[in-house]
Amino acid sequence: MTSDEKRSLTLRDVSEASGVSEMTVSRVLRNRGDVSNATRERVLKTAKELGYVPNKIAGALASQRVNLVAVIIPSLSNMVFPEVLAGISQTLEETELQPVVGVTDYLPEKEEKVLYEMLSWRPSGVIIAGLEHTEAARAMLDASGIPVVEIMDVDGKPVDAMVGISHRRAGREMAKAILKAGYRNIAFLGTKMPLDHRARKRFEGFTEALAKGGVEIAEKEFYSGGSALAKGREMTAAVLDRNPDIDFLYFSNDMIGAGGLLYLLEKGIDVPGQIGLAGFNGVELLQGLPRQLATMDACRKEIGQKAAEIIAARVNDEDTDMVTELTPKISYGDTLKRR
Amino acid sequence: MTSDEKRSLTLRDVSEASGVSEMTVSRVLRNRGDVSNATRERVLKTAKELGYVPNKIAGALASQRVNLVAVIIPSLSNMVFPEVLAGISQTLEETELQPVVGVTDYLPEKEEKVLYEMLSWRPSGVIIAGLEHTEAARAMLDASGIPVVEIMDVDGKPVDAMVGISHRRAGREMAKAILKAGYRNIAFLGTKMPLDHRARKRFEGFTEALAKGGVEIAEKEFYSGGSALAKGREMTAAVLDRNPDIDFLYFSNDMIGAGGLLYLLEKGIDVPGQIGLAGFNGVELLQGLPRQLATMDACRKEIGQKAAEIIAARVNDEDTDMVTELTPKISYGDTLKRR
DNA sequence: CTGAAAGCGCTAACAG
DNA sequence: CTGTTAGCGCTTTCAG
Repeated sequence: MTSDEKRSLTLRDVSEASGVSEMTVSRVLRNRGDVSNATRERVLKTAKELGYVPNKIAGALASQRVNLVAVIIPSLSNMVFPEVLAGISQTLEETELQPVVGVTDYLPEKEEKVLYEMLSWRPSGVIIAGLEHTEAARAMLDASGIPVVEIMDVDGKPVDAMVGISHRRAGREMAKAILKAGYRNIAFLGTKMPLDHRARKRFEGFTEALAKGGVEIAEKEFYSGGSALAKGREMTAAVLDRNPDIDFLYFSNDMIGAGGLLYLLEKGIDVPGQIGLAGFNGVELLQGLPRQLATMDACRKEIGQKAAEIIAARVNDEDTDMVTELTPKISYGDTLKRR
Repeated sequence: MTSDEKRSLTLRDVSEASGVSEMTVSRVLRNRGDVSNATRERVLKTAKELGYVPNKIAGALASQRVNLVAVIIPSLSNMVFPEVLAGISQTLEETELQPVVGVTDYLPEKEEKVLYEMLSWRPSGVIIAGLEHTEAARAMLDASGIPVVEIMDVDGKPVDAMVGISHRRAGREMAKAILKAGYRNIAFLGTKMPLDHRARKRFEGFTEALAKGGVEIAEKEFYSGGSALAKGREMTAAVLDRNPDIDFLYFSNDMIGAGGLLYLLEKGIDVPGQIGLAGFNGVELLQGLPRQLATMDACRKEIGQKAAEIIAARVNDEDTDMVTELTPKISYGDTLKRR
C-alpha cells in the first residue's frame, strides 16, 4: 500500500522501476522502433507488475492523434441504432479506431451540444445520423477538418460524405407495391415526430407515389410516447373505427405495425385479404409473430459498416466515394398481397 | 480559406485575435474567476467568430481532471442496458460528468480490454455491469483509485460499491408465486449463456425455491442466437412436445416469454388456466401483447440513476452507501394465476 | 538500439 | 481584473 492512493502510475514510475529510460519504456509499450528483447521483456514485466495503464490523454496530446470516432445518433432505445452501431464497431475493430457514441434524443440543440463536446476531444472522424443539422453544427463539422460521414439518409446535401438509403424512395416503393396489390383505401400511421426527418421523407414519398396512382391517403394517425406495440393497437382501432373501409395500413415502423397486426388477428380480420399491413425497418426482433409483417429493410448494419470503412480510409488519406446509396429490399411477409 | 486545413484552432489563436492573454481567454471560456464584462464579451465574440472548440485533451492533462464516467455493459441490443444507460445519462446530466459507454458482448476478455482502454483515458469513475470480472480487471479497478460502482446484481462481493437486485432472490420469489398458484409441472426456458451470471443466479434461486417446495424442474430448454420471439415459440413447442404435462413455463427474459405466449394462444391453450407463463425484466416494449405476460421488474432505470448518483457524490468526496439493493416487484399480468 | 531535449494546448499558482 | 511561469505525461526528433 503506497502513501498516495490518488495519483496513478506514470511512464516515469515504470522507467525507474525497470532502470530503463522513459523513452524506451514508451517504445516498448507501443511496440514502436527497435528495442532489444532483453529490455523489452524487462519493461513489460515491470509494467505489468506495477499495473501501469498508459495515460492516453498525455499520449494524445503529445502525438496529436486520437484514435476515436465520434458516433452521433438520435436514440438507443430504438433497435435500429444499436444495429448501426454494431456495424460500425465491427468494422472499426479491424483498425485502431474506436467508436464513442453520443445520443441526441432527436433534438437539434442537443445534437449541437453533443457534437461540440465530442469535437473537443479531437476525434479522428465523425459519423452522424441524418442530414439535417443546425447551422452551427454544420459549421463545426465543416471546420473540424476531419472526415465526416452522415448516415441513414441520402435525400439531401452532405457536409462531407454520406451513406444511407433514400427514404423518399422507400416510401414510393412501398406505395407502388401496395397499389399493385390492389389496395385503394390506405391509411398511414406513424409517430408524431416532426424532427424525425426520415419518417417524414418516407411519408412524403409515399403520398407522392399514391397520388401518381390517383389515390389519396384515406386516414392518418400519429402517436407519441408509450409502448409502441400498444400504440399500434390503439391507433389501428381508432383508424378502423373512423373509417371501416380502410383496406391497408402503412406504419412508420415495425413495432407499431406488429401492434396493429395483433389487433387485426384478434378481431378475426382476414390479413392480408381484407386488410393489408406494412411497416418499416425489417427488425429481426419481430420474427416469431403469428404472421410475418411486410416491411422494408433499412440496411442498418451495412450503413454502419460502410460509414466506418469510409472513416478508416479517410484517416489513412485514401479517397472514398462521397455518396453511397444502399437500396432497401421490400419483404412481403404475410401481410401484403404479392400482386 | 486558410492555408492549413488540418491544424485546429488553439487558445493562442483566440488570444491573438482578441488581444487578450491566453490565460484570460481560458478564464472566459471556462467562466472561472473574475473577468471584466468588456473583455469577456470580446473574447466570446472572437472565439465564436473563429469557431474555436476547446481542446479537452490538453485541458484534461493540465487540470488532471476528466469529467468522463466509463460505463461498461454487456450489450446494447437487449433493451435492458439502454434503459440503465438512460437512467445514468439522466442523472449525470445534472452534473458536469458525461457517460462514455463500452460494450463487452458478455466476454470477460473483452471486458478486460474495454476497461483497460477506458481507464487509459483516466475517467472520473466507472460503472460496470455485474460482479464477475477477470482477476486482471478487478486489479485494474482496484488500482484505479477512482469510484467504481458495479451494477445490476448484488449477489457477490463488490470491488467498491454496488447497486442492483438479487437475481437469486428474484428467482426464488417467482418460484414461490408459481407454487402458490398451484402449478407443479414447471419448465425453465432460457439462453444458453454460461457467461450471463445474472440469468444463472435467477435459475439457481428458482430451482432452490422449487426444491424447498418439493418440486423439481420438469423440463429445461436453452437457446442461443436468432430472434428471441421466434426462439420462444420454438422452445415452447419443443418443451410441450417432450412433456405435455407441463403447466408452467418460466422464461429467462420477456422476449422469449412473449414468443411462448403467442404460440400457446395460437394453439388455443388456456392461459393461465392450463398453462401459466412468466418472464423477466418487465420490458415496456411488450405492453400491447394479447395478454400481459407475468414478469418481474429489474429496476433498470433506478439502478442507472442510483449508480450515477453514487459516482457523482464520490467525485465530490461525499460518502455513499456501499451496497444498494433494490427490490423488484412481481407483476402477475394475465399469465400467472393470482393464487 | 538507447537517451536527451523540446514541446503538444491547456490550466494551477502566483504575481502584479 | 490580468498576466507570467511552470508544468500535466507522453511522444517526436535528433543525437549518440
